[in-house]
Amino acid sequence: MLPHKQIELRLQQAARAVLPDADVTAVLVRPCPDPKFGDYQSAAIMALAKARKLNPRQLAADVVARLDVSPWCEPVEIAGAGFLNFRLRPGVLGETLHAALRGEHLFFATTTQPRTVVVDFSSPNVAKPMHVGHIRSTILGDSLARLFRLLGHRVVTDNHIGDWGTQFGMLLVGWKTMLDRAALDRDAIAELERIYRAINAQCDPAKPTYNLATHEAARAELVKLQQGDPENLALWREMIRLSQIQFDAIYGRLGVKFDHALGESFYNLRLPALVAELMAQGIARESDGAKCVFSDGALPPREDPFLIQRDGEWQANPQLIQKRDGGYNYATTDLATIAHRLETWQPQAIVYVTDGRQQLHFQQLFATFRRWHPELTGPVKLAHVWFGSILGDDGKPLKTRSGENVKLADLLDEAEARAFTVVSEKNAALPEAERRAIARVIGLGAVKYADLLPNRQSDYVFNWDKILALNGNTAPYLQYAYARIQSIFRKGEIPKSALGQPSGEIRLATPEEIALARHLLNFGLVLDAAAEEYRPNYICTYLFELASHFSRFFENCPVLKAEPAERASRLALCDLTARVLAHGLDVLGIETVPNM
RNA sequence: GCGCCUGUAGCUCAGUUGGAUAGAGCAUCUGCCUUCUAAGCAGAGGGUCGUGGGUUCGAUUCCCGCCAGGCGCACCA
Repeated sequence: MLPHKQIELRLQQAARAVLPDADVTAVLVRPCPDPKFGDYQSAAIMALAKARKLNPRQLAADVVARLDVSPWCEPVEIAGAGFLNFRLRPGVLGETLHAALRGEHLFFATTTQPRTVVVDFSSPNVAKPMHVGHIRSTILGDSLARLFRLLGHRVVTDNHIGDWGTQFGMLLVGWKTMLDRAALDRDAIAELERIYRAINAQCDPAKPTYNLATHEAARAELVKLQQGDPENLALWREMIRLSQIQFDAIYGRLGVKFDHALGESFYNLRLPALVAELMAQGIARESDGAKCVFSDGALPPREDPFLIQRDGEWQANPQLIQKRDGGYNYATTDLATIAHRLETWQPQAIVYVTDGRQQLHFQQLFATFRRWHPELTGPVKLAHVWFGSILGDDGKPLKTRSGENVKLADLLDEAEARAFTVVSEKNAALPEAERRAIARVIGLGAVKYADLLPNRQSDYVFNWDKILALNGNTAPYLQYAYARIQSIFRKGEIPKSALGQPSGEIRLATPEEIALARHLLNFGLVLDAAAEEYRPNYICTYLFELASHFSRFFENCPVLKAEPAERASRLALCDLTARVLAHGLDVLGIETVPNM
């Protein structure tokens, strides 16, 4: 067990000994913000004292009196208003690194309570190009899935593709009246997008291009499709097939894999019974011809997602599950989707990665489902992991259905092209094929990292230079640190087999070595925090700091020219840093290269 | 109108149970490649954490008011 976990465990035991009824799960040990205070600290005693109106320093003294962490730490210091400062004994750091080198851990522990987690992300629409609006869900969702897997959970990824709905009425009209076959053969998605836009413009009563006849035709084609008309079904399947080719290409480039891709249409057959059940149970009722879920009054109005305040009064804010015309909408499909996932995979959590504008929808969705199936949802955590809007340089949101969006494929092309320019400048001697291969990893890494680095709830300002930057706090900086380590191993002709079998103890002498080693130990803390809050940006920050520590070490501590014992220790530090960098980047879906 | 979110350095943003001197990247300026990859390192300047109160030993963090901006509020998803 890692030193900070040992300390935390002992501290919790000591706190419980002093305050038997205290909830000690919040008694945590953190790395010190400043090394001068020590290696780890806890501010938890002050919080406990606060809650009980005790003197924090006295409580700290009482806890410390019951605390024995002598195998790992120097005597514990009580500082300030009641901080506990822990300083690792000489040798503990080196011993911990040694254990990692032997393969006992990589500074993190897999969970003792594995859970099944369904991760729902990406969810592109059929017949539309994937664009920047899909990047966050795809990259964030993939990263979370990788993170849960690394920590030992069973993960089921499911791509809830938009393959059903009113847009197909318009697409069918477009296909039948204005399809350009040659254009379809050249670029199917572009042609589908063209006909969709053209027809859509005629179906929006707010637009001057509105055409009542086209609008009615679209409605009629949709009804035919929903009723199983063979021709429309065949065309619909063809559109899905053409779209899937595009999805596969993008996901292939991004290295994103799904265990399942059960689109909206997969749930069609369940919907009538679902609505009937909700009606029969009194959860839903008819309103203005539509069927809706209303508040059951179980929650206070402020917390009730089915109520809204208008003009000082609480009014109904229902969730629609069947339209007046008999059609279903995404609330209905999403309810069926939860039911299917619970039946099929028995997960302990379902995580939805979508933008923040859907918060109300998910609040209603989860609330409705819990009313529908209270027996199923007790142990299941339904989580909406939302992220901010994508903004243009003008600060306004990029609209999905108007104006030109940056296509994801073009973005990835541009990223690789820019990276190729830089790789060629830095390393002109390499054969072009190798430079291309490196540029692919660097370019895609830069895009993913730029997307994962900000707090997900911040709005995302789309800016080519920022997303494709290769300097500063970017993936290339981390990949560069990794490549420099591999370069040391190459220059020193250190075989891989020699790295895993350390001889002698690990000695840490210089400030740069110690800082690097200390930081390595925090990997698991960061992984746990990122998983707990669904925030891979914690991992980005950690890895950037790790690479920074390594860069300082690299500048100040020669490895290959060091004396034998020192050289062995430094090689070990290099090896462990490389392993943590590679693992951390892999969680972010970012590859490494041995040379760049 | 109601709800959610945002406001931190010139710009873009971090900031882990409230905690110790508020951080990073970019940009600007100054140094460092005959030594393991300079996509780097060292250093400098740059802040009323939107604003006014409150709680606290202690508030960027929690609570309330206000200002500014974004998003959402039943037959799109």
